[in-house]
Amino acid sequence: MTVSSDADPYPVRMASSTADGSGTSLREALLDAAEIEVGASGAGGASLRAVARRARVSHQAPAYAFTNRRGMLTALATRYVERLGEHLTHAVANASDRPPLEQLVEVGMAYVEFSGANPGLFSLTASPDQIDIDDPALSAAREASWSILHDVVVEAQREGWRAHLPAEGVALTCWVLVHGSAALWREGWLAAQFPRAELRELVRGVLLSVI
Amino acid sequence: MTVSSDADPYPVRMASSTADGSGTSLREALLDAAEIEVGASGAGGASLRAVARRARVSHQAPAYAFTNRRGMLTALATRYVERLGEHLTHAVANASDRPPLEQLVEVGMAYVEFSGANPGLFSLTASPDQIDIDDPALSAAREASWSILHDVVVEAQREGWRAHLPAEGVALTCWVLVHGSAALWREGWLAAQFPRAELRELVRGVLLSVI
DNA sequence: AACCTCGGCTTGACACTGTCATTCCGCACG
DNA sequence: CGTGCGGAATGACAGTGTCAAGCCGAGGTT
Repeated sequence: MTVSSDADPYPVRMASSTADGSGTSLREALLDAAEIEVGASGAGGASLRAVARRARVSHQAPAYAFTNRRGMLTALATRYVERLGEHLTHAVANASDRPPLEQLVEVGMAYVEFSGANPGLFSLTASPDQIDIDDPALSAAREASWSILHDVVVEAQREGWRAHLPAEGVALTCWVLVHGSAALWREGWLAAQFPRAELRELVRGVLLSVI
Repeated sequence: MTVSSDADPYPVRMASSTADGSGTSLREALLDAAEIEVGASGAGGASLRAVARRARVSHQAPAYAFTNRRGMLTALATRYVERLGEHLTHAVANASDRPPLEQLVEVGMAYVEFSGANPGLFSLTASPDQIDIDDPALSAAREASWSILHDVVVEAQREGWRAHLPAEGVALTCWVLVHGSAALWREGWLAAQFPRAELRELVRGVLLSVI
C-alpha cells in the first residue's frame, strides 16, 4: 500500500546554504509538495507526513523547517497571497489602456478567477484555525495585494468616480464584493439559488450593479 | 492529564426513543458538546473523541450518530445556519416598523453580528473540506436564510429601490456584501488596513455606500 | 592533521485521532 | 420465556503532530 518495498529512502539532498540560486531550498520544495497535497485533499488534508513523503524527506523535516504544521500552512497561505498579488498586478497591466473603472472590474475578476483556480489554497487562507492570521509575512502579502486594488480605486476616483468618498472605504467595498463572491461560491451558498451561473458572470453582475 | 482516575464512565443514558420531549436526543447533546469544542479549539479542533468525552459517552458514539466526523461537523454547521436564519428573522421583526431599506441594513448587521458572535461555527461553515456542502439539510437551511434576505429586498423594491433590477441579483449583492465583510474580518484581512474599526461600523459603512 | 562545534536533517518514541469490526445490553415482540 | 434487534460500548489498527535524542558532514581552531 505504501511505497514499493524500500528503495533508497532519501535519494537526494542539496547543499543547504541556499546562497546560490541553483534550486529553491528545502522550504520551497516542501511548499510545492504541500500545495499539491492541499490541492488533492483540501485545506485540512495536507499532513506534515504526507508532505514529507511527497518531498522524499524524513517525516520530521517539514516540522523542522516550519516549526509547526501551522507554520507550514501559514507559509503556504502566504505564498498563495503573494501570487494572488502578482496575478492582480498582471490583470492591471493587461488593462492599462482601458478606463479605470474597467480596470477595476478586471482586477475583481482576476481575484475571483485566481481563487477559483486554487480552491484549496483559497480555503486554507480562509481557515483561521489552521494558519496564523497574524503572521508578519502573511500580513505583508495581504497589504501588497490590497494596495494594488487601492491604487486602481484611486485612479478611478481621479476620473470622478465616487470622488467624494474616502478611497479606503471604496476599496474596501470592492474588496468585500469580490472576496464575498469567491467565498460564497466556494462554500456552496450559490449552488441552489444560481445553479447554472458561472462564477465569472456572477461576479461581473455583482460588480457592475454596484459600480 | 486526562479525567480524574475513573469514576463511573457513562453516568446517564436516557431512553433513545426520542418520542417525548423530555430532553433532546443524543444527537442534540453531541452537537452541544461539539459546539463548545469548536468554540474552544476552532473549527478543526473538534475531534470525535473530545466531543464524546464532553458528552460522557463512548468514543464511538458520535461517529455512530453521525456516521462520520464529517457528518458531525456538517450537522453542526447546519444547526448554525438554521439559528442564523432565526436570528435574521428576529432582526426583521424588530425593524418591521421602519422603512424597508433600513430593514435591509438591519438584516445585514444581524448577519455580521451573528457570525462575529460565533466565529468558530462561521469558520466551520466556510470549510468545504471539513463539511459536506451538498448536504440536503444544510442546503435547506441556507435557502431558508436566503429567502429572508430575499423577501426584505423584494419589499424594498416595492418601494422603488432598484425596482428595475431582478430581485435575485440585488439580494445576491447584499448577501455578498455582508458575507464578504464577515469573512474578511474573520480571516484577518482587515486588521492592518482598519485596525481600530469595529466590525459593526465597518459593515454599516459598506452597506450604506452601496445602498 | 586531529579535534571540536554546530546547523540541518533523521530516527525513535508517545499520546491522540478516525474508523472498522466486534461485543454488549435493554427492550419490544413471538 | 426465548429471541431478535437496534443503540451504544469496546477493542484494535494505521496515521498524525510533536517532543527528544542521535547522526553527520562542512567549517573553523589549534
